[in-house]
Amino acid sequence: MTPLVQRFVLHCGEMGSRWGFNRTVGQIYALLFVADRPLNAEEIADALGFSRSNVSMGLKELQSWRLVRLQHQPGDRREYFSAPDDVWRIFRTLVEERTRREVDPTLSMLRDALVETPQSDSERHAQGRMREMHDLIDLSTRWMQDVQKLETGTLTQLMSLGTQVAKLLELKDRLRWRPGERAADPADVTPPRSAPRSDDDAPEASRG
Amino acid sequence: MTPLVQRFVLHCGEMGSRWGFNRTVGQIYALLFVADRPLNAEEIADALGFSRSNVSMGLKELQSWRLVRLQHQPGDRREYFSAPDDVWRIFRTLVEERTRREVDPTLSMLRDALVETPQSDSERHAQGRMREMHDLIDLSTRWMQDVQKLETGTLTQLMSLGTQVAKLLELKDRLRWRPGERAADPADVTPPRSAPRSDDDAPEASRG
DNA sequence: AAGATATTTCAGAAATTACTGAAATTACGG
DNA sequence: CCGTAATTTCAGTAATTTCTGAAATATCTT
Repeated sequence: MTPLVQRFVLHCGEMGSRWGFNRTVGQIYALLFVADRPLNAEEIADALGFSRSNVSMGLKELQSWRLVRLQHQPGDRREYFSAPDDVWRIFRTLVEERTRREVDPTLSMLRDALVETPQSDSERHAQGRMREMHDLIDLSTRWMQDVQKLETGTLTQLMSLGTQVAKLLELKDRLRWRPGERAADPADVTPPRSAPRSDDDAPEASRG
Repeated sequence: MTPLVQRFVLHCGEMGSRWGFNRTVGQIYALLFVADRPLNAEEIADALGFSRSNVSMGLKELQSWRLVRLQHQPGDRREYFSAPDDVWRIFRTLVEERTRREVDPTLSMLRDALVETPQSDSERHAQGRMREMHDLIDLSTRWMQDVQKLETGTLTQLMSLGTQVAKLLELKDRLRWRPGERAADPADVTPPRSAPRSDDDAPEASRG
């Protein structure tokens, strides 16, 4: 392993714990990610200095996250592992799995709490707070899942747009392309117009 | 602490570790979040059954995350802590701090790696992979920060829209509202139109 | 400034998590 | 079906993280 790859691998090991797995798993994935060919368990153990059994457990963990592909080489019965070529594929899988493992159980707990009858003023307040949290998580998770469904090209295009989407939103409100279909959000209403305008649509980013 | 609040607190304790802090910190924050008034350290220690010193360290951690507000009650020298009223404020702070603590160091490491001269074919390949990862993280983080700058009303409106933003994106391409200002993304171009249409813009969600 | 109360620090204990090597299991080739 | 190679399991150990109580420090009151 060259120093360049080594630094990458070590960093991913540290960061791994932030993403729900341990150092070993982080390092294994970093190695697979930069490798230019599939690797077998022994190669991984040698490169990282972990025991063979530790690598076995790490690979199992990565498989449960659907982050590695398992394949065989002709005339070799060992198992070879690789990370997907498409980084966006990896990103999507990570988001999906984290949602499944962390967000869904939380939403479920909150929903359970919200159907209970509060026994006091303070409990009523607590439940109100839980509802706020539930609504925030629910909305942002749905949105994330929705956005993830877009084609990678569309997604990067959307992201490059940044804050300018807000301008698109205003434009949409002014257009009111399907009158009566969607009630305007009381939080941010602009007076209805009958036709699109083009004189003051410049995004603030290109002004200031 | 009522059973309702207790279950919430315990769950947040478990999940806390996924968000970069430990069980104690998770539980403390859960308690502050649902409390209908600011609490002092002793009240927290009593409610959760932690030692006073453990609570002290937990509160310090939460302060370093800018997640709690410290205030005083008139005629009482103890320190009282509370979570912000606005859940979106909390969410934004969490994202900001996580970006600062996890994403920024990773981007920095990747940038360092990308300026090195590769010493072999495999190293060249590894560097290419790191560039892909860098670009993905860089783009999505910038976008996240951009979106976070929006007013809460605009943000929830945008999120409620879900996949329909893609439709807005197509609309924008057709409008080409500021010709020449931003080159179209080659990944997803639609032929330019001179005027917006309203007959087939219905979102798929309201059809099926 | 002394006394009282509140908060922080920190060394070590307790608990948790990660890792290893040996043994068991599985999969393959003849 | 036997022998061999690959993989997995798991009990025990190592390492890390969390938590506590005692001591130190800071802050307020009189």
